[in-house]
Amino acid sequence: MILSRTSQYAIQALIFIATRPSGEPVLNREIASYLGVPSAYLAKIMQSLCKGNLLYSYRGRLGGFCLREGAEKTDLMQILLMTEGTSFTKDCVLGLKVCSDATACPMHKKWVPIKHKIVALLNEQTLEKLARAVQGGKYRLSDLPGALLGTGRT
Amino acid sequence: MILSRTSQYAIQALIFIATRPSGEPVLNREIASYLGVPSAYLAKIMQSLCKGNLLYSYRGRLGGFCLREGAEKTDLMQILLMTEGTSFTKDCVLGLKVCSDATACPMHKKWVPIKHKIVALLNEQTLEKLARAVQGGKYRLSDLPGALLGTGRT
DNA sequence: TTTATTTCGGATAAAATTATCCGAAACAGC
DNA sequence: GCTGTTTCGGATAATTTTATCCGAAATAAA
Repeated sequence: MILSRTSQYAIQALIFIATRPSGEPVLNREIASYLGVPSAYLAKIMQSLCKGNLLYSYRGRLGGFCLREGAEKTDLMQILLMTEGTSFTKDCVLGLKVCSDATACPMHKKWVPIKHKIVALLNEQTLEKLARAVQGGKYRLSDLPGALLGTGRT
Repeated sequence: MILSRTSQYAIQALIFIATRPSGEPVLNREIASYLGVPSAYLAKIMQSLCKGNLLYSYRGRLGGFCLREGAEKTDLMQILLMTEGTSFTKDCVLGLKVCSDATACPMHKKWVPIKHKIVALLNEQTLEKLARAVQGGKYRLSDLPGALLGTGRT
């Protein structure tokens, strides 16, 4: 519902990186194994996040990915803009090619306020905020406790 | 965003049928051309709506599709249950396999109320209601005025 | 310089979604 | 019974999304 797998992976990965000490590159492999997502696919997504100027990437030993300076302030809406484009907010719920206040589908009027609520929420959720929620221990990024493998802990 | 094409087509078609005199079968071909959607694909969707007991179908001359008795009271949530299954309401926004009040992703708490609003909206929008909104002339189902071709009007 | 590691970039493959095709069955009217 | 029309059901194809593979470039350390 709502978000493509690509978007979900991107958001998860970014939050994960934001929970780590800033400046220390995180390996794609580590992110993928922690989140339980396919690493080769995630690698592609990471590349596009680099091109979107959210991440720095470093090759070779001690390589990996870091948040760019200020990227902790990035909100989910900005991320989705990279992964889903603008259709996310623009498209009609019922799929009409044209649907605006002037020429509206029968759901339009009721849908718009909800859409605005969604966008507002996405706008206020920054990586920083989400990362802290995870660090606080009340919320989690990975499903199974088994996902802690790869972090060096048992 | 949100709805698959299949769901969108299903909803559009059902609303369209609901705007027509009940009891008079509507041709798949007519629905498809009015809505501007691929008719062979729509035909498949219509079949599944028949199996979901929302429609009657009649073959041969004077054939077509009719709403089943009482089907005007069907709401969008019920339709989505057929076209998308239960994942629509159950799945985690961020894609975690497990995400509940007990073990939640960092978006969970903020997302739940919005999800409830969406579900509530879908629950209260019946085919009857939506069809009347279209009949009232304030809202529309097809994009282009050109879609009026096939209705016998110019 | 060599080695091990990691991202990069392009090609390819698998899976899911969307879309098309066609023969058969059902049915109304003649 | 015959004809034309329409849905049914199964197979197939095209497209999009998701996922994998691999050689090359970059880089740190030995």
